[in-house]
Amino acid sequence: MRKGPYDHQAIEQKWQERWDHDHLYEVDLDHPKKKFYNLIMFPYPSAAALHVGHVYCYGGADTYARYKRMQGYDVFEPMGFDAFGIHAENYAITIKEHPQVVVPRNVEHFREDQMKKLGAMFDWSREVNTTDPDYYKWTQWVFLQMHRAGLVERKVAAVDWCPGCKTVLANEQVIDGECERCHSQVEQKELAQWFFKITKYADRLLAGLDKIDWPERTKALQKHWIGKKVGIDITYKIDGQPDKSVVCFTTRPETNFGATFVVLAPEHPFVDSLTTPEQRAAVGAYRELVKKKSDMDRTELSKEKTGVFTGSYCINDLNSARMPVWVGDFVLAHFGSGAVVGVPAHDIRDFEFAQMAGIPVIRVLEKDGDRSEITKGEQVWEDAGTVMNSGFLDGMPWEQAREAIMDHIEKNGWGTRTVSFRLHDWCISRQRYWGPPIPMIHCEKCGWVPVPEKDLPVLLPKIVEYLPDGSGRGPLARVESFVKTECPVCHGPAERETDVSDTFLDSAWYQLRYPSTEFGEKPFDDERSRKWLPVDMYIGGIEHATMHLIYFRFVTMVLHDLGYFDFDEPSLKLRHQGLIIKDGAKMSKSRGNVVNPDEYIRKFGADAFRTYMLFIGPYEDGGDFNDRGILGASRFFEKVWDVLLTPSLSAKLASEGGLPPLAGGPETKVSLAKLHATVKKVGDDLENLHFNTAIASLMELGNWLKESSGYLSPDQWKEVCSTVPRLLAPFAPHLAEELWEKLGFAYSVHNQLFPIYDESELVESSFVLTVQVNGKVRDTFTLPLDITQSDVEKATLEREKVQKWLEGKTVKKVIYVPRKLINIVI
RNA sequence: GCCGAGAUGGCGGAAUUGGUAGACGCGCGGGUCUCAAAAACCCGUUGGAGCGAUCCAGUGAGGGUUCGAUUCCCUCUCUCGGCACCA
Repeated sequence: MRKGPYDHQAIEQKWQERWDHDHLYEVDLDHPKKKFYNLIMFPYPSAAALHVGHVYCYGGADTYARYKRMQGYDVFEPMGFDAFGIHAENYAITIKEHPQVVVPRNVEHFREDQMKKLGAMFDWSREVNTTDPDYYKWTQWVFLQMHRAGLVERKVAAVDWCPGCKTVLANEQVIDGECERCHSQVEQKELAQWFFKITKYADRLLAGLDKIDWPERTKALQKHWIGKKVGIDITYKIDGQPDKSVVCFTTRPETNFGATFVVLAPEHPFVDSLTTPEQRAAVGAYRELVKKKSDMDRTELSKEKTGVFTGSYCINDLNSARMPVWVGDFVLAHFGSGAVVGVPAHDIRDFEFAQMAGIPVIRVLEKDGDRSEITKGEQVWEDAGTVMNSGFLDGMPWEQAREAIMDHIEKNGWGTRTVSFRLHDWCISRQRYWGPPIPMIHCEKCGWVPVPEKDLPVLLPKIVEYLPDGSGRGPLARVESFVKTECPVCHGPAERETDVSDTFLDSAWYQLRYPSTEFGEKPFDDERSRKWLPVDMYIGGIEHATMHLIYFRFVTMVLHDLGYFDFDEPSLKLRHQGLIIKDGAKMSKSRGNVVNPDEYIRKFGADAFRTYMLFIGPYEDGGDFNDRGILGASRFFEKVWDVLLTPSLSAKLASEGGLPPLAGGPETKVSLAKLHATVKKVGDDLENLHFNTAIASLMELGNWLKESSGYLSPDQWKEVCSTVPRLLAPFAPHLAEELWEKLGFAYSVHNQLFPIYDESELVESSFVLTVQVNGKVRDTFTLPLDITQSDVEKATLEREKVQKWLEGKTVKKVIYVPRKLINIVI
């Protein structure tokens, strides 16, 4: 057998073609014995090429999937393209081409020139592309299901408007007051939009977190994002106008005897009716000012409290206190009831507002016996205490008082216990071109009517002028042939909705489509979904924690509730790859430090590149990309190649008698404990995505093999030759396949089971004892395994190095950890 | 401000239930080969002292528990991520 040089280019091309030809990675979806659905977040073609972050994500996910396959699972690892959306469209605009041209070209490049070169187990026969009418037909169908479930609402609301992208954004797409895509300052705009009532699922989204194996920090992000607050809505009647009242949501009703004012959000619907004629001008001016504020640079906005008195007062039924009603922009219209009752003694914001407005401060909680007047912001503490100055609540600990007063308020009909969420409804309208048209039709007579399912898809027309014009309506509004249609109900003339849906809707259900791509007449086949869903492992970036990963769960829950399947969480297990940075900074086009993997893959091979990336650090932490390190992986593979394929050793494999031990070699047989320990370590690490330590132990095995291979018996050598390629297979699929073939085993290594280790082989015949004196290491020496404790102590005390330390001292105590350590305390 | 994660050689990072800190790799130093260089291979590589055996110090800082602490507890500093006037 000729070894030949390790020519990664030839090897990788050879096996990629072979695997493709043999459909090696296409599983039988109808007859899985042990299914494993390994889902990887699909890319969006918003740049000319994939970068190393993608390779990192896919490399790790694929290595894990390959391990699962070698455990006997039928692993389904599909891939696709999230090709609709603002990100892809903005890219097309930047390079001054049409998305209809750019997107297919990028997808082709991603798939053919980049992803297929990675040597991943992607099943390309089930590729999904969200811009394909056969796909977005069903995205529109999902919209109709939402409508059917009563979760679609059209409302005119102040929404986040990006002047750069000339469209509305979801709350999740606004980062620090900027558009997450183009970083323009987001403005407030009053527009009629389509919303999904995700807030109705807030409790479900929270509760579901307890039953899925997702990272705790991801769950914490979602919990915080959903922001459940339990409290009470208290109604305060307006003084002198018994028919009018204001509802304030509070989580701290036990402090309500200390309430001295009420503040409405500037957008609160009652502002006009509560403003007295004398205050009208001031309130009007203030509201104008607030409107402009959102257009101003956010960083210049001071957190100083501002506000204007409406002239009205309301009554606190608890103590008949007369409280001025103000308008202030620190109160948010979309949280709670859009109005706040101010207790300045026990809330820092209320305190600041009271100081600004000259409103009195009444202390109602004592802390550690302190009942003094509150005169400074630092004294406003919001944690536990005992109630004072509050009538029947006096002397109660705050927890008890909270329940008592809520009972009291409810009994008297002054309020109702309630729950508020930070989560907003999901605004899915986009005034853009590159997305699935929202399947709604407006008829003068019938109002808004959904497009009948049989008429799907509502095709996105191919138009040349696709740029948004900022009119508040999308580019489709300019296409008369698209807009003009017939009402599905009365068949009179009607107009189509011209907005397209948010990209996050495209990706909120894609996991359902992959196993059913060949079914043109339905979004997913019941039998296939039953066999393959939910997803067993989902891998992707944590940046989607409060966006895609919430919508993904929400849409699954709704379809479940409509009876389409019996699971209500899309993915049982989720893990995130860490962020790959370059020179300590996040990779970005603007920094110019984006690393394209193609060059490295050509030079070092996909095997070495994948392995290097996974070796950088813990997979879930990511790390700094440093191209010098690739050499390490490359040298490792060269070494393995040489050791396993050295002709003399191969000859040894063939000759039954084997070669005599090399000169100077030990008489006794070399133990394969290292091999078995590596099998155990690599398997355990792969299961936990600890790729870096798995690779380190493989490298150790390589070093050991290089030193010891000359001492192995033919049987041991056979075991090594059949084990090592299988250990390498998840990390370096091409190299492993080539070694497997060259060593004379039958195709394919990727149909083999992962090696099994023998517990008894792990045990060496001797162990190294660490000797400590007063906890400091002073000596180490080797002892036989079956030695008794008293013999260990005796042997230890005889050691010269130990005696030196014990000289003239009394041994107080001896601690022995079997087969590990002995500590002599003097 | 609140929530979450973290801090270990020149660098990336290892270290089962507390039990030899620095595995593995990069880089660096020395050597072999070469007319020479690169590559490859071999040896060394936490800091300090010593020719050396060896000794001392050492896992962000300070304290504590323990025979023994990177690991557990308390206090503090800094870094990163998320949220941010959310009542």
